[in-house]
Amino acid sequence: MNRKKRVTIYDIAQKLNVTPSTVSRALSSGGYVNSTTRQLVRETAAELNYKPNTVASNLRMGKTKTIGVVVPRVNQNFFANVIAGIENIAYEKGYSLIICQSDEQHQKEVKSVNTLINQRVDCIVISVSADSYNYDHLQHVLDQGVQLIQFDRVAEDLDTLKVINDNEQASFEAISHLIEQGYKKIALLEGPQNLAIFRQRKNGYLRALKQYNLPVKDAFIVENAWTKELGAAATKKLLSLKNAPDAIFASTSDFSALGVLEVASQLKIKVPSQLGICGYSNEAFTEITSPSITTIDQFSVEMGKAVANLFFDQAEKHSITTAPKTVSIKPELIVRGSSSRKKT
Amino acid sequence: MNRKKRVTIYDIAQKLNVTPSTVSRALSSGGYVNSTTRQLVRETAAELNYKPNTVASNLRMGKTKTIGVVVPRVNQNFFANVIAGIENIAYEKGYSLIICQSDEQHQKEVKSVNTLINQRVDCIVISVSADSYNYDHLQHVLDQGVQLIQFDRVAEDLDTLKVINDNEQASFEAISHLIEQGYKKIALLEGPQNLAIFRQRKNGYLRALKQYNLPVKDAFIVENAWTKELGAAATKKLLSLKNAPDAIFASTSDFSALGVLEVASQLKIKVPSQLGICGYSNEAFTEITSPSITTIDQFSVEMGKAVANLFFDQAEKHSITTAPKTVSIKPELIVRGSSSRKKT
DNA sequence: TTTTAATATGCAATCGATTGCAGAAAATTA
DNA sequence: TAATTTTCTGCAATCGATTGCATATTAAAA
Repeated sequence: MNRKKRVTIYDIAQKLNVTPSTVSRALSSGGYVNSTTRQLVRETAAELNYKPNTVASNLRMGKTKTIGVVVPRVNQNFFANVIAGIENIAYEKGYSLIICQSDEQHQKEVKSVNTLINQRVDCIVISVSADSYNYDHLQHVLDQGVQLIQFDRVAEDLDTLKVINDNEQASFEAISHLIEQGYKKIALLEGPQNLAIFRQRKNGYLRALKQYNLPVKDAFIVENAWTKELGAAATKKLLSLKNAPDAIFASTSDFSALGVLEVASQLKIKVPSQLGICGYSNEAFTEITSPSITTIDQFSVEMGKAVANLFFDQAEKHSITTAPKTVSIKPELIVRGSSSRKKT
Repeated sequence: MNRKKRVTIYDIAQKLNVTPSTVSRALSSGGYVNSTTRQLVRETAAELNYKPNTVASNLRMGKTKTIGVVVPRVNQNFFANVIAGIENIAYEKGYSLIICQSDEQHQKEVKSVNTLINQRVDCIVISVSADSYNYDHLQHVLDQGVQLIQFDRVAEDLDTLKVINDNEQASFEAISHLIEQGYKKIALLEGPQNLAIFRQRKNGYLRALKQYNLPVKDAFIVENAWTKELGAAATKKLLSLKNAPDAIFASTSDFSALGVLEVASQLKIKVPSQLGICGYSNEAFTEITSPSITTIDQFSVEMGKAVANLFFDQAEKHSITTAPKTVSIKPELIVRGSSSRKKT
């Protein structure tokens, strides 16, 4: 049942006693075709249930109207939202999306990128995996003349289009907020420092402390507390210090912040009065914990749209001097219960 | 900078003074090629940075090693998980994924499906949108001889491969659980009845009531309470009845259940003692509300894997009599605080 | 050594749509 | 009516990889 051969423009041409060229022209918009012929071709195409073979067209045209997207995980809220944003714009423009997951593995990322190059996608959009140790594969993309757009987790040295959050500033504002709420001993749960975003968040933290003349304590900076479990473990350690922190900024994720909150509630430490908490990402659940968690919204869907728009702008401009451009989206601090000690 | 032409097997052939045929055979695994030649070709390919043009290959081979996926929303947890599951298996098999969103719009779904057909994907995986009013577009897929697999939200009448949850049974077990916890007046928040999954969930509800000899009250069945807001509104109405329910099964989603919980806490109605609540989907947040919400896990990632495996099984079998097969995954009731009145 | 089989490579067609060029037909202008 | 322009259609090449058939070379068997 599966092996019937599909209808082609040759079939239509034969039936109408014209050439495939004419059929092609009749079906596409441009070119000279007699309106009667065009009408006839269209009707016959519909009648025969003709489906244009995009593969053939792609080969001939040298483009695929396809964007390849590589993310660490498609089922991570942030990335799912970005993809949704890209899809929205791409759909309007008649573009398709090929999605790859790196699963945070450099190896898989490299393979995925190569597959996308081979598929001749018009653009590759990527947020690099956590264990990236080099960016040769991205350089390959550029060498092949394929448009490359990085977002969120970007390789900074690479001259490509980028869409990023201003992590440094967001982080700075979060810490400033905590300080203004009267917290003085603020700990940082930081992510893998090979990723720029986490370095930036750390920098924002440091800048805020400096600005407010607070000391930086090494013991208050915990590496790689990414998950709820790691966040919880880090919190236990931090709170057992003789001079324990009075606030924790989980710069890695809201999950980590949740771990902090759970440990606090286990230890009967009151949030926000005894301990302030701030997460990162504005996951849905941050709104419904008790207390609700202060966090930072990254406008993920908008980021996706920005990525897509960036691509289409470039594509439509045909600009020869395509200056590597960076679009920065300003995240927003969402103040909630977990850090609100002072009445407003 | 963008317009350099890519390296082809002709370039390699020319450089080595052989024909493209030989190059092709050297690069692919099968066929007779002198091992020295093969070696030479491979080296030259690497040296020239040759990237095989999948588009050309696809055209020639009549297949694309691509699976098209259409879901209502990619950034909805359940669907994101299913996609992640599909991707895992597909990646291992060397297949790519084209992802489309219907945004719950029939029109967009139809267009997406057609695009996928035109792209000549080897298989289309779909979970239909909420406002689907006919399935002609899916029939088209079958007519074109493209493998079609439906999951979760399926058009039952269509003879295709399907991967579904046993919604009826899950729903039945949820209600049975509530009854066993001593709840006697159980309300149902139901989803759009044009989708089979919601009809099944309702059926499970009805069967359980019948089995336990409880009356079915029309006033206890609320249509289309899908979101948190709608769930909250429905709850207000239900709880204001003179003979109000003592439990609410939000068969639509955990978000709806969350709405129920919030209204209950506003009205100072104690959960679970005065009101039992059960949601659907096992969203991450259900674990961290207080009380935590009893819900039903759908094993979404596994569903995705099941979908992919189903496809590859069929593809590898080359079976002529491909009997339409349905894989049913048994969801699991996760009992939590919101419905636990009795000590265990 | 001759015959047969296995291995290597080339030739040319194929997948299906697109398009530059050319000639024919129709419409417009002189 | 002749000259020019515009519209329509066909021819054939092209995009890049694959493969059946044919031929040449080498290895193995008789």
